[in-house]
Amino acid sequence: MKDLVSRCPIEEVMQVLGGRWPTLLIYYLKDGTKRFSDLRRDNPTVSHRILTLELRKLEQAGIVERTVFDGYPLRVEYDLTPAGHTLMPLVDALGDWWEAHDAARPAAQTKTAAEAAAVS
Amino acid sequence: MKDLVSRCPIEEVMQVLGGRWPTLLIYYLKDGTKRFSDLRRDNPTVSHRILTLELRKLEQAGIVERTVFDGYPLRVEYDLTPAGHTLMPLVDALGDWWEAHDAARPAAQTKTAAEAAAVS
DNA sequence: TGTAAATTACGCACATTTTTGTCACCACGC
DNA sequence: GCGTGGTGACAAAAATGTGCGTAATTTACA
Repeated sequence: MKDLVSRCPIEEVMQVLGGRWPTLLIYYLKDGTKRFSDLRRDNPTVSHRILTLELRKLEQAGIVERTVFDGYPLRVEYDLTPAGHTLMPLVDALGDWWEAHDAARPAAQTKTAAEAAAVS
Repeated sequence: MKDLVSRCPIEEVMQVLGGRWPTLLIYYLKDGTKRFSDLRRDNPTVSHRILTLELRKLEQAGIVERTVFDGYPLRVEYDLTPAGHTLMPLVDALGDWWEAHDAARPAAQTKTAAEAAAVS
């Protein structure tokens, strides 16, 4: 997903939210301020490099806010921005949609011409 | 995004909708039935292999329906399933959110401790 | 009192894994 | 030979992970 192929805003959101981590990080941040190491502990399967990269991406997108405190043991806090908070219900809705249709998910088999004809 | 890391439904939707093509394909299919070659023409930047792969993924997810017509010039049609149609507004909402916040997107700079303090 | 070690939040170089693309090929009928 | 809707082998590109180094300060331990 190096660059965009359309000017569609949806493609742009997906560029930020697509992938495994962004939505998960947003989820953890929903509960309130988290430090870098908190997020690492919440999700040990993400490498620190990717975590920083993803957080920067979300920061650039205006979804999370990064605050640096100088001082002895370096300290950086992450929070959802107001925009990030308005995004939450939309993402939740997607999750709910999935759950609803996952429960009702049937064979999902390709129809043959015969079956298609039988319907009409 | 080989496998899941949580049981979160959001991660699962993202596994299907994440990436560049799924949402675009859904967009084209929104207008009605499309054949494989229609979709190729709509979007020449996707390779045919990826197109088939993505379509299969969407089919498996119950978002698109594939119908094969036997006969002389091979013919396969793709449509959104009812579930796929209910998904559209959710995806649109994300796009709208992006546009709204893209317009209002400010510096998005990391705050320093001093700035953070100045706020309170 | 001295010193080694840990913590925190990274950045960098490199290695590996995953995804995506290329190209050739298939059968079918015209 | 063309177009249709694929599949499979392989290659390129992109994403992700690994391990080391950094700074300042605190703690552990003899």
